[in-house]
Amino acid sequence: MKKVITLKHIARELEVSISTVSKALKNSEEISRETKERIQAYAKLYNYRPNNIAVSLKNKRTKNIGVIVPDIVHHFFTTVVRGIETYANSKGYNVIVCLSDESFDKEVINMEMLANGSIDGFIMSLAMETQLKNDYNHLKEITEQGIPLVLFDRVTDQIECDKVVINDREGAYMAVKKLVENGRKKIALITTDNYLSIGKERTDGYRNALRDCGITVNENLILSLPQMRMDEGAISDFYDREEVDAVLCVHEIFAMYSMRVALKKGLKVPEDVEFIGFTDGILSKYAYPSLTAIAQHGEKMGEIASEMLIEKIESEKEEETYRTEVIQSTLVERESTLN
Amino acid sequence: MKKVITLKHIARELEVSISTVSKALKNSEEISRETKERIQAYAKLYNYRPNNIAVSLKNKRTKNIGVIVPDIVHHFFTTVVRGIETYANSKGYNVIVCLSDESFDKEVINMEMLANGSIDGFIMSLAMETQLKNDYNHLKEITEQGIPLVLFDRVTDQIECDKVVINDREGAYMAVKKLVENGRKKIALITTDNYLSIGKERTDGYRNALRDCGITVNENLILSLPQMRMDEGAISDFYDREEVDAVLCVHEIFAMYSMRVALKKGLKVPEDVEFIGFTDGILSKYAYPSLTAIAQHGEKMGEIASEMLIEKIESEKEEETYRTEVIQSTLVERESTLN
DNA sequence: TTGTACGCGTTATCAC
DNA sequence: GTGATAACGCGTACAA
Repeated sequence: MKKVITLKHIARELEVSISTVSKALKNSEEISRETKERIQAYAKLYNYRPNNIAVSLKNKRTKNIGVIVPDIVHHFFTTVVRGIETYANSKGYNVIVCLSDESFDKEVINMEMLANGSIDGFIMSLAMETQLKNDYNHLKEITEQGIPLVLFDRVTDQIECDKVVINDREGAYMAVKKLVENGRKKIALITTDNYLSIGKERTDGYRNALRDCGITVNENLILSLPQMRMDEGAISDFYDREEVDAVLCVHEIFAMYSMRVALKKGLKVPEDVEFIGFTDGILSKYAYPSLTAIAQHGEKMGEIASEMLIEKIESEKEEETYRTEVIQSTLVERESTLN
Repeated sequence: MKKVITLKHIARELEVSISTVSKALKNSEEISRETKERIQAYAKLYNYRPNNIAVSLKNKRTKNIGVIVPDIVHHFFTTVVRGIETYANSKGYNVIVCLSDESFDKEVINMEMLANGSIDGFIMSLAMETQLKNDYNHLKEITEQGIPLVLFDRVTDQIECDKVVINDREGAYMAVKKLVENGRKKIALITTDNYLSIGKERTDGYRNALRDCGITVNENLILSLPQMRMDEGAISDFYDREEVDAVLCVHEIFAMYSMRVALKKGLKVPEDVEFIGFTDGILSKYAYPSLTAIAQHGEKMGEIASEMLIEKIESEKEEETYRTEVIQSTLVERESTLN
């Protein structure tokens, strides 16, 4: 068992003082060449590395950033985390990931665990429960303590901080526009009530696009399903009830289900019905037929969030100016739409 | 801006010594009730929380565990991380996630970043490059320093430490057995050379199952594709060349591709060809037809790894006994196979 | 019952 | 050139 070596050990062994060792290892001019060489050689031999914790305590900088997301198995969040990680790492920061599991309490606990010195700043996306409760005191506390915070995707107006969001309305708008251009008239929207602000944005985009194309919005063509359970029955009934030639879904799982039901009914995709889904994830890419999707660019989002945060962390000045960065979503065309 | 309060502040404000404050906040018997109450009230009022870094430095315990995985966008790793996180969190540990991106250098750098005091132990799955290089000195260094390490999934014999692996051979065996039971005779295996030990295990299972069922292994029915690029052409040619009534794929993306090609050729799934894929991820679940899959139980794996690690961290005794936990894979039957 | 002193590992300032 | 000292924030053995 190799012992971990500290400045103190080196000092004792080489019969010099701790501060001499410290300086020598930093190549300080104050120390004579021979002492430096002696010390550096010894340090190298025993593989000396400064203790991060001690350094953190000293400069009140941990070089860690805390990331709190509702769920990591969700592809979108995964890509964001990846983006955060990549950028942060390139700047010498580590990423501590905590999951709120959509729970308010877990979110609060995780924040508190990390806020007491473990991290230099937070990047987070709000838990659903937090949004429903509309209680942001834990965030307020953090920002009041001067800990930098960047919110992404699921954000709130009630907290002043840097934010990164996606232009969801625009995404839905583009998608519907595309469908109309393809000659579709009876365009359905499959959404969920639970989706909070995001669901609303997407629905708005859908409505606006139809309106701008001179198509009256038919409320019967908007199907709102409960978030969690997918039942094919509801979708099947919907198709039986309404005549539909295109479907926009607020996420790819809905899109997969609605496409499957259509295929089962013997409809051809994209000839009879076209499909577009939000969130360009694994499913959209590998499904058959593959899904045209509105890409959220999670990785880019993560990088930007990371960049904003680290900039705030490293800027000495306490400017109280916050930005909101808007990522443009893009349409990735695949087999489920024409052309 | 609310200042962060320390023991020192409280002591100064209340005109007592720092240690009195420290003891009072721990409800020590030594301190009189009134002083305790005074101090506790003050601490509560100003929302005092001990500084994690200082505590870490003191007890040489960070309550952080380092996780290094090749990729987080890969569904399997994501589920493992989730399992790790859940268990670790329940024990008061935070999880620092680093991505090696399949690169040896990144793996080494990340380990070194974390090893100098930032974490109490590691959980990791080897980068592909590391496996190819067959260089495990960084792991050796860690274990020699007495830092607990748990390897999962992509492990190596060359390092003595706790491990969690999946019984891949058994998984492939079960899958093939199932196909044979369904009356299939010409069972193909679509695999990849890059998959190292894991690919080998799966191939072995495939071979053994066939042999045990009295079917001679036809080497022409084993298609080995390059890891990264999927080209439908190769699979299509394969189908044209060989007659096949069932396919086992070493991961779900291959399964999706090979199923898509079959469907395009007008084959019926599962009537004409059955499909089984490794890794029970999002794709298998939501595809149409949905894929029968060999579940890897990533989340459980993560939990076990986490449990093993924390046990090692918290056990005082330095026993040098290491376990290898084997997770049994299970077959999740869906639409791509009969019954 | 309260306070002093020291140590965790590092760094920075100041004295010799 | 080198070393002693203090400080980061906390906890604890020991002294008062």
